[in-house]
Amino acid sequence: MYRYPVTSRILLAIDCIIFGFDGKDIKLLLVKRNLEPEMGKWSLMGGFLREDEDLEVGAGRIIFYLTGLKNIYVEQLETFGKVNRDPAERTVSVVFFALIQIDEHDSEAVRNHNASWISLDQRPELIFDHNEMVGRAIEHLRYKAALHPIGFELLPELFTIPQLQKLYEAIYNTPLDRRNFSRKLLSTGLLIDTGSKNSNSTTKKATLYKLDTIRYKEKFHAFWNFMPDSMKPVKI
Amino acid sequence: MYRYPVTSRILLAIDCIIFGFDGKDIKLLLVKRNLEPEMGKWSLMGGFLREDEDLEVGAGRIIFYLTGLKNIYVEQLETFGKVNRDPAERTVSVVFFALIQIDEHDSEAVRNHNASWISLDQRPELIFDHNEMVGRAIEHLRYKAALHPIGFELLPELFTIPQLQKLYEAIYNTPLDRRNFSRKLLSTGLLIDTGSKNSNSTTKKATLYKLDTIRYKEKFHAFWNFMPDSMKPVKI
DNA sequence: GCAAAAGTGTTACTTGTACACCCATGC
DNA sequence: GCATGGGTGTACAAGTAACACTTTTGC
Repeated sequence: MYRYPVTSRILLAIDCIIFGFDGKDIKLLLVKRNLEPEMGKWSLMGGFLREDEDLEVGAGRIIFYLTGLKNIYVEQLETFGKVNRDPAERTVSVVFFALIQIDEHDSEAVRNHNASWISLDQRPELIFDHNEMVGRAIEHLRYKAALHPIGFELLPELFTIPQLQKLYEAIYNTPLDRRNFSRKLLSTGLLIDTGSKNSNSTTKKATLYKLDTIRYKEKFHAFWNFMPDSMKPVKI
Repeated sequence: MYRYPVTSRILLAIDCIIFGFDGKDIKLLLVKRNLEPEMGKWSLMGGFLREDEDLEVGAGRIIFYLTGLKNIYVEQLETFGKVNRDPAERTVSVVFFALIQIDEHDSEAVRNHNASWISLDQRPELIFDHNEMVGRAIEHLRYKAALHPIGFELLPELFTIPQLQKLYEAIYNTPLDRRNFSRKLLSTGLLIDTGSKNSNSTTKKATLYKLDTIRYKEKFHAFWNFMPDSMKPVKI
């Protein structure tokens, strides 16, 4: 078979930014790196692309390996390829962005990989250009969550409106008006009232909703505007 | 120096989607491929990433080579990496998205590369997954132009409001109301009235504006909403 | 003077924002 | 019975959408 007459072939990495939400803070799944260079330092979970796998398959493999989860929300974020981004050798990294329901992950797998869930505002310095990757991912989360109903991916199947509000408040780091939030949300027609109530509350129990998955697909691209003006992304 | 113990290193390509606007239609700069496989077929302009260059530098090099232009609007779009996307050998392609002022390109360079400006609705079948890349780029153009003032990148330095309107009508393939368009546009405060008039018109001459580049940078992320509801992106 | 395109203003409607009171629950 | 959080309605402001007439120009 024909092969291109080009000498330089490059190592292709995949790094995954995995967001979760614990009901209070947005968290990031970070690992202590187990290979040289920079062994022992904090980094994103990553790996090398295999010869026989598509990019998304590689990302799925890495996420499954770390969390035990399949069929979660994953999208490609951006590819980082500065010449010296990795001191060992030229490596180009395709970064993926994943949202998971934090209580469904396999905590043993996470522990075995030296990984931890860390709040965004407490995240340590990361290796290479991983800090930049995380910055872009947070920006993307804010941007996307303002326009599309992706917040649900971070919550359990049954959730309450106050839970969802806390999620958006965490994403934009700003308080939102309860009444307006609730009204706007219900007006999307994406929520189904399950009739039951949240039992683990010490005060008035909130109504549990689930996502109307059919309408969800139809309305995925209907633009929202939950993003407060002051929080609109600032950098390209 | 340490080198990762991984055997497979992969060929990294860069493909560029270059949009222009001729006052009537959105056009794409396409080339007749001059290497095997698929020599002679239409494709995006591309090349291979060099060992000593960053991704954006590579994209800039390729665009400059084809158009003679530097300092244009370029952003990374997405990376395509299906295992068999290139029949010659495994190649992962980072796709860039560029907007240029069509009358400023070096038409001799374009001719020398067997390239042509082709209207979106007349574009031929492209090789590999390039059709998919173009689809994503059109979607991205619509998405982005609805939220950020990127349309200016496709127009000459001095432009009229009717010109800009025709551009948006071409992007969304839908008519817009002149009065509302003009009012909304002027209310952004991004336009400076140059005082002069468009001379090459056979009827009433329109006012020439230029972009307020300082406010442009400040307001780049102020969200617009020029996108008509019916035109909101439909696929992920 | 007429055809073709540019410029401009008002009104109705829709959507967003601000804000306060009552209800359910556990202690 | 009280503190905590959940649920709801209304009035005002802002933004969007619809629509018609006048002006400039080249022929």
